[in-house]
Amino acid sequence: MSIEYVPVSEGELDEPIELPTEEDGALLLSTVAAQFAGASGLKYRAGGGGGRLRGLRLTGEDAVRDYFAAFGDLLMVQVKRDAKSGLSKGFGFVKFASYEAQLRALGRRHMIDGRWCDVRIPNGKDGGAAAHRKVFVGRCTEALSADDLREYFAHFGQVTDVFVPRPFRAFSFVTFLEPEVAQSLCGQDHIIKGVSVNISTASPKRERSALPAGALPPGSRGSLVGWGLLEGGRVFNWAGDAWPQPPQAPLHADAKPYLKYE
DNA sequence: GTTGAGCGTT
Repeated sequence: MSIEYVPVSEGELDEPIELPTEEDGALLLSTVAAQFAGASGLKYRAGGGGGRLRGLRLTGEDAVRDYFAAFGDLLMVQVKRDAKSGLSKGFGFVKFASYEAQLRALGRRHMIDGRWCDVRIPNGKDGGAAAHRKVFVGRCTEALSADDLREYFAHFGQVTDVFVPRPFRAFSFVTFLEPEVAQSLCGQDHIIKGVSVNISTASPKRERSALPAGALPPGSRGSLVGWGLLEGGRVFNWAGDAWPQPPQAPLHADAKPYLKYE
């Protein structure tokens, strides 16, 4: 497919402007908005002439913004696209104004524009601190599904991700929102659906063997991280640079540390 | 069969 031009006008009687499509034939809303400031969609007459007005489905930023607005105010929405084709890379970033809104959206599946999306906290530039929020669950059996693990570990704190290798391997990863939750579970044995599993710190695949005992994995400082995977192997990321932090209790001399779990 | 897989500039 090649670049084509689509006549677009503000009103039906106005003089149309021809707007270029992308290589794949898509007409980006950003292209429309460049000519029609504030445009949020398109409609056209079905059947060319006197048919009914049809709306075009929102895609990209607009679909994402539309969807997540239900969870709370949005500060930023980005859908990442290939620079040449303008095609969505299948992931993007969203930042909520409030930590509560972020909590509502995290760790569950979302159907956006006909696709299942996962929402997770992205890795930061520093490589992120996901390792602190993630535990390695050893001695898993095939009887333990990702849902089983999620349901079980949700008792200890908000679970933002569960990874179960396929084909089967006798371990899984569970990521929590709060690093303290993950840390508190490490070293414990738990029985899930009759299966005795062992929980320990999650270490990066490579560095593990080189690490001295008790050492922190490399790149595990800084902000909290995560990411999401769409069905069909596409990723959909979520949350922005400095994602909202949990509210901290004011620190007085006699104040207890702020902990949401336990 | 106890350490996956993979992300943002324009």
